[in-house]
Amino acid sequence: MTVWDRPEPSPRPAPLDRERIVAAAVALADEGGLEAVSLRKVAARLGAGPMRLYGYIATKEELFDLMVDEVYAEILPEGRPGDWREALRVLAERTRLAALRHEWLADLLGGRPALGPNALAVSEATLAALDGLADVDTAMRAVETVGAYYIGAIRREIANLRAERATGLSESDWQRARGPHVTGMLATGRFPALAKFVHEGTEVDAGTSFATGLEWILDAVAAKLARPPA
Amino acid sequence: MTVWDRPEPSPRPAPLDRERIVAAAVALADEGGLEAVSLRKVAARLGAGPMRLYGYIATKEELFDLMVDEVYAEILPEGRPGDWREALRVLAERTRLAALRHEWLADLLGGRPALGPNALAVSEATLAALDGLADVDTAMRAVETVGAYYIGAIRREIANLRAERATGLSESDWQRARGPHVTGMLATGRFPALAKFVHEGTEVDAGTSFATGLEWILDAVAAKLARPPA
DNA sequence: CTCATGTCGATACACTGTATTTGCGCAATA
DNA sequence: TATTGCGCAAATACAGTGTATCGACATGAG
Repeated sequence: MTVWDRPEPSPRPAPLDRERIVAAAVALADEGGLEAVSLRKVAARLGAGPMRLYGYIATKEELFDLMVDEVYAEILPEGRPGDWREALRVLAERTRLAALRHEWLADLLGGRPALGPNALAVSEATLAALDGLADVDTAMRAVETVGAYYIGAIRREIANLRAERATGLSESDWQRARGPHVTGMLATGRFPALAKFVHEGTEVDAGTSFATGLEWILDAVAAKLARPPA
Repeated sequence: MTVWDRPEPSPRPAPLDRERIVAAAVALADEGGLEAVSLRKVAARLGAGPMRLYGYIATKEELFDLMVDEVYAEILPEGRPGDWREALRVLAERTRLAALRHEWLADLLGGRPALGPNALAVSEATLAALDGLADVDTAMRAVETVGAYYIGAIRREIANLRAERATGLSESDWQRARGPHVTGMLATGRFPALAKFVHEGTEVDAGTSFATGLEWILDAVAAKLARPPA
C-alpha cells in the first residue's frame, strides 16, 4: 500500500448523540417504512458500526420510542387553544397530519405508552385546556376517549392508504380496490347488508370522514362536560 | 445403520392444511406473543419443515391476516342483537375480550384492512343491525367511528397492561408503575396540569373505563342517527 | 421397466438484533 | 521519555429470521 491508496487520514468518528441517531432512524423510516429501520443501516448512515449505537440506546424498541417522541414534538401545538374543544380537535388533527408525514407512526401509535418528554408536553397542554371544566375523572375520560378515537381512525386510514397503494393505485372504490377476492365474496349474496353499503355508499375523502367522526365525539364529550357524572 | 436405529418407519407427512397452520400459529402467539411466531416454529409444531408452509400461505404477513380472521370467528356474536346500540356495544366488548384472550391481536388490529370471511361476517352482522335506521353514509360513519374508538382503546389497554407487567407488577398507580423516570418529570413542575390529574384522578379499572367511553360514543351516534345529516 | 411429474426436505442466502472479543489511541505514571 | 493501563470503537461471532433454490424421492403413466 502506498500513501495514495491509504484510506482517508482518519474516519474521525463523528461525535454521535441520541438526536442524530433518532434523526437518522426517522429519515430511514420515512423513506422505507419501519421495516427499513435496522440498527446496521442507522449506524451506517452515521458512518459508524452497529455496536456504536448501544452506547446511546439500550435496544431497538427504545429507539422506536425515541422516534415516536420526536414526532410528538411536531404534534405539540404552538399557541394556546381557544377552548377545550379546539384543543382536542387540534391535537387529533395534528396527530393525523404527523402520521401522514410519517406513515410508520401509525404502526407505533398506541402500541406502548408514550412517556417521552414531548409526549408528556402534549398531554400537559391538552389537560391544561380541560382544567377546571369538570372533575378530573371526567376530563381524563374525555382525553382518553378522543385519543382512542383518533388513534384507531389514523391506523385505519393509513392501512387503507397502503392497501390502495398495493393494489395498483386503483381509485378508492372499495370493490376493485380490494381486489377480486372481496368482490367475489360480495357476489355470493352471503353479505347483503355489506353489499348494499358498498354499492350505495358515497365516497368521502379520508380527511373529512376523520373530521366528521371527530366532531361526533367532541359533541359527546361536550354533553358529558356540561353535565358532570352522577 | 441397522434396522434398529432407523428412524420411525415413516414420518408420514401429516396432511397439513391452512386451518392447522393457523391454529398452530395462534397457539404460539398466545403463549409467547407475536414475536414468538416464526415460520420455523409453526412448521416444527406441525412436524414439518419450514418450506412446507409455503404451499399453503404466500408470506408471513398472510399468516398474520389468517390469524386475525380466525379470531374474528370468536368475535362474531351468535344471536341477533336487540337493536343497533346493543349490536355495536357487543361488537366492541367482544373484540375487547378477544384481545384480552389473544393479546397479540392488539398489535394487529387496524394494522391492515380485515377482509377475511369471518371479518366480513362481522361487518355484515353489524351493518345489518343498522340497516334502515339512517342513510347509508351516516350508518357507515357510525360503524367506523365506533370501530376507531374500540381499536384505539383496546390498543392502549393492552399497552398499559404490558407496561405494568414489565415494571414489576406494580399496581396500576401511574406514578410508581411508570417508573421513576416519569415521577421525576412530574416533580420538575413543568407539567402542572398533568401532575394534578395524576394525583387527583381516581383509579378506574380498564373494563369500566372502556365501557364508559363506549357509551359516550354510542350516545353521540344515537344523536346522529336520530337526526340525519343536512 | 422406464420415464415424467410434482411434492417435500435440505441447503443456501442475505439479513436481523445483540454479546463478546479484539485492537488501538490517549492519559497518566514511573 | 518509556511504559503501562484504560476506555472506547470496531470486528467478529452467534443464534435466529423470511424466503429462493435445488436435489431426491415417491408415485403415476406409458
